[in-house]
Amino acid sequence: MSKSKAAKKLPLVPLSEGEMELLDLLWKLGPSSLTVVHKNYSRPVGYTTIQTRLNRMVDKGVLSRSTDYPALYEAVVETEVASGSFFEKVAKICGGSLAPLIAHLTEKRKLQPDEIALLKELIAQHEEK
Amino acid sequence: MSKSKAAKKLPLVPLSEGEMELLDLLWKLGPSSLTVVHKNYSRPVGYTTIQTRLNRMVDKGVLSRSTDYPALYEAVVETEVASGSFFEKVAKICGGSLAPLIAHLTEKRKLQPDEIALLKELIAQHEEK
DNA sequence: GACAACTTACGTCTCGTGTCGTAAGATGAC
DNA sequence: GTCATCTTACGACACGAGACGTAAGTTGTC
Repeated sequence: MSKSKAAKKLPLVPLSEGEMELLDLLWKLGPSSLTVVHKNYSRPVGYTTIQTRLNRMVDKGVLSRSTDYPALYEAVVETEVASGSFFEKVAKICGGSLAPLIAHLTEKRKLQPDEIALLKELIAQHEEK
Repeated sequence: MSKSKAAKKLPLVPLSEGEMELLDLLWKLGPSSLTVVHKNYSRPVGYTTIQTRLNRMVDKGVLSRSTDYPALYEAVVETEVASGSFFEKVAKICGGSLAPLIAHLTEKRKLQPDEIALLKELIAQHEEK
């Protein structure tokens, strides 16, 4: 009942790491054909592998596919939404404290200027309250 | 050849989310029997389910099992090591920027005083360089 | 119109993980 | 010593996800 058209609702499908990776790539590339996604994928895998994965994501509703001939795939979920469902898990696992996570991440990579700015802002906000 | 005793080396096995959860529980509980872990698990699942998962983790080398009768399971990897392998994935997925992740996590939960202190320290360190 | 090249549709395999059931072994109380 | 009970060993099943192969369909170019 009421299956309607399953508009642009986000069923909050849990995405696997691999799917997040593909989604991330689509965000960077913008609407792209299978060939483009395949060529830009981080690791050499078969063309049809990417095809299968992309199509399954379309079925899940996180990607859309145009009707053009070389069909264009595009992310239909916002960055925050998708990453949110993923980050939820991270948060859950981190449980008590974010410190280890943040320390680890910042240790591996140098912080970008904008990241530092963001962190400062966050700190400022929390200190106000 | 040279399988020796497989000392306390960490093969850096990739842990699933569920395994991280169990590992986290073991860190909190300390060496515990299957029954204890089962009772403290976040969700009601079969006794043998926990048994299987715990044993598979022992096989992977992230947990050890004592020879006591009600065998005691214990985490043999350090917090940073295990969370590190997990956080690696997070970092990879976040790819370009940590900003979304940090913003999301801090939005959901209030930062703890020690976390703020850590962040300040990190910022200070990065600004020195 | 014919053909090579690119696209798409489907089906299949294999693994890791989560979930249990059942049977056999160890203990402790009576 | 016997039995109920707690533990452990092992096997089974279902699923999602990753990875491909192959066959059929679409296009553009001689």
